[in-house]
Amino acid sequence: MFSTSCHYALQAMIYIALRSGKDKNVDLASIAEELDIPKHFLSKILQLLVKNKLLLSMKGPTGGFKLSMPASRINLIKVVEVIDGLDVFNRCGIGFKQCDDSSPCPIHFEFSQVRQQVEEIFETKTLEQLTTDIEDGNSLVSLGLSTKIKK
Amino acid sequence: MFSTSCHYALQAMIYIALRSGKDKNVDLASIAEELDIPKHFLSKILQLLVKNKLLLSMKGPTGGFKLSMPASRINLIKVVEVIDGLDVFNRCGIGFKQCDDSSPCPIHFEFSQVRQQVEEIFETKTLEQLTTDIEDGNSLVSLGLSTKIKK
DNA sequence: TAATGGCATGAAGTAGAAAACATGTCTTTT
DNA sequence: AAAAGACATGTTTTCTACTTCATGCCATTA
Repeated sequence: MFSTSCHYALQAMIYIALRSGKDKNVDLASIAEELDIPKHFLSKILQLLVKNKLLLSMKGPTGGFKLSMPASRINLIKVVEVIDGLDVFNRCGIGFKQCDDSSPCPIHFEFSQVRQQVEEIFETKTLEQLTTDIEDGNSLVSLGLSTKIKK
Repeated sequence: MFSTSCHYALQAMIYIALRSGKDKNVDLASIAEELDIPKHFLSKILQLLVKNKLLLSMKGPTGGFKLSMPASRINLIKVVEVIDGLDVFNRCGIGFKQCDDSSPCPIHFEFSQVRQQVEEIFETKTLEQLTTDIEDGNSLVSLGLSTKIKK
C-alpha cells in the first residue's frame, strides 16, 4: 500500500517519539540500527521530514533528531503525506486511471469506502497514542521498545 | 496496493470476459490496444494466466484468448493470487516484518480488519458481476466497453 | 581553537519491475 | 503444402525505487 520509504518514515517517527525528549535527540545511527533500516537511505527520508517541519535536527555532538511538536499533534497521515503524498488514498483498485466517482470501475464504490477507512485510521492515530500503546507493552513487544518492565 | 502487472491482469480478464465467447477468442493486440497496455508485456501476463488455468489460448488465425470457465466461477482474487500472490492481503500497514496477531504493531487490528474487507471484495466479485455491471452501462462508461446502446 | 561527533548534500551504483525485441511454433485457410 | 496469423519463449534494454559512497558543513566540548 505504501512505499518502503514511507514505511521507514513511519517506523522512524514512532521510534523518535519513543526515544527523544524536549532536550534529548536521537541520532541517526541508533534509529537505523534498531529498526534495521539502511542508514544513508534513512538519512534522506529524515531530511525530508525535517524540511516538512515534522522533525527538528541538531548537528554536532549531542545532536540528532526530535519531534518538532508534541506527539499528540502528529498523526500518521502527516507522515504519509510528506513521503508518498495523499493520493495513495485515492487509487483505483483495478488500476484504471480514469476511475473516479463520476466514471467508476465496477468495484469503485466498495473499494473507495475501504480506502476511506484506512485514511480514517491514519488520520485518527497520533504518535502519542502509538507510543503509549508500545510503552504499555501492548504492541511491538518483540522489538523490545517498551520502557516499562513487564512482570 | 497491487503491482501494475496485477492491474493489467485484472483489466485484461475483464476485457476478455466481455468480448470472448465459447467459440470466440480475443486476440492480444486488441486487448493491448483498447486497454492501453504494452503488448509484449501483456503477453507474458496472459501466459501466466493460461498456465494457471484461468485462460485458454489458441494459436493460428481465429486464435486468441478466452476464459477457461464460466465468468461466474472466476472471482478477482484468483487473478490476484496468480500474479501478486495472496500475501498482499497480509502485510503490515507500517511495514513491520514481525507484525502479526501475536506480535501486533500499534495499528495492527484496525488495519487487518480493513485488509480483510478488501479480501472480501475480491473474493466475492466475479467476472460475471463485473461484466453485467459494465454492459448495463453502470461502470467504465468512458472506456466504451458496453455492448448495450444507452438511450 | 582544535578535535570530534553529528547532520546535509550530491553523485554513483544495484536490483528488480516493466517494456521491447527477436525468434520459434502452432493452426487455420487457400 | 505453403502462406499467414496468432500465441510462446528467451534475451535484452530501460526505468525507477532503493541503496551506497564521498564529501562538506556545523555545533559541542575539552
